[in-house]
Amino acid sequence: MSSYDKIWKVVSQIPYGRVATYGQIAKLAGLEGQARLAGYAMHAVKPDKKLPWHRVINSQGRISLIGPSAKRQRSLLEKEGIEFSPSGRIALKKFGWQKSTPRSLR
DNA sequence: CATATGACGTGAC
DNA sequence: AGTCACGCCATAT
Repeated sequence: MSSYDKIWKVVSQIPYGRVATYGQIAKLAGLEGQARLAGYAMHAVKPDKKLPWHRVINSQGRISLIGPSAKRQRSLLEKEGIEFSPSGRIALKKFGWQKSTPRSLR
């Protein structure tokens, strides 16, 4: 099992309407401190894999892609009810994936 | 086997 | 808020 598999496994667990950061993914996959790998793994995702790759963003609450792909990801997220600030950022406090369900959202 | 690369994170300035 | 440097290391070539 490659590191990518571990990462993908975690990504597949991100619930609808929530987002997770690369660092968070890496940590949950047992690869703490290797956020880059999480990102690289996303880049290597096969289109036919059923994976919510769009729910993974960087620690600043922004999409790490640029160009048309970024637009695609953004629309996918908005379709799930995730909001973007005028500066194109997502409020992780609100939409971040927390294992311990935050009372404020529940 | 040696290097380069990268959908990142964090801290310093 | 933006830039720079550095750490991290599995894959790719």
